[in-house]
Amino acid sequence: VMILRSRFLDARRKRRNFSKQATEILNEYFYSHLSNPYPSEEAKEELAKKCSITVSQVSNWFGNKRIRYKKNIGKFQEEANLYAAKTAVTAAH
Amino acid sequence: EKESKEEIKSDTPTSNWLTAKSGRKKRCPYTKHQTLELEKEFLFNMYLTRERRLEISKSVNLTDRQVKIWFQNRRMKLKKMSRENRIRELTANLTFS
DNA sequence: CGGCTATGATTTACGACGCC
DNA sequence: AGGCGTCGTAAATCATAGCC
Repeated sequence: VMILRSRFLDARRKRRNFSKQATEILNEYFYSHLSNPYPSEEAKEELAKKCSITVSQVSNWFGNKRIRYKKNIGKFQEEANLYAAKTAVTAAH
Repeated sequence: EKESKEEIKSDTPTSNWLTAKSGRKKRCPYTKHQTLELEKEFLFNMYLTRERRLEISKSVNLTDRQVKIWFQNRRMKLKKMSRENRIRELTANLTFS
């Protein structure tokens, strides 16, 4: 137990990339709100829960995403189309 | 039918939120010495009087506006740290007992 | 195994708004 | 009015995870 505990606590200090599905959820929100990608506090909490990350991490992710997206829209075009298509399918009932 | 509240207009691909804030001073990382002095003062007191702020700003060669803002940011950082520490304690106990 | 770059986090600097 | 408070953010920068 102590070993598990220390492993869990150590994991806090080493940055890990977010899981594939967490990134998926964040990107879905970002590209489906592209005209105003600023989630409310409540939306952030919901995203955090779905992604199993903290609200601060959700804020960091959106901050980084907004800046990096607008710095080079072209680079994200493919990704944008992909998520646009995905949410279109989802929206179809 | 469906809901058409949050529309993704094809007219403005991406408009206003990328409006760059112009005229802003470029971020300039502080030296180790500056940061150290500011941290020492913060340890002594989280809020500065105007006089103290003037002294500090002179000693670390920053404007008093920069010192004011540094303390504001530092307080926000502390707040964020305590918020996250509390959550960690609770989470750790529940998970492993 | 490096080197690089993508990615998450942290650091300056403000604008918007609040309260004396 | 005026100054300093918080809150949320932009943008630059830092640190390093992870991929070739």
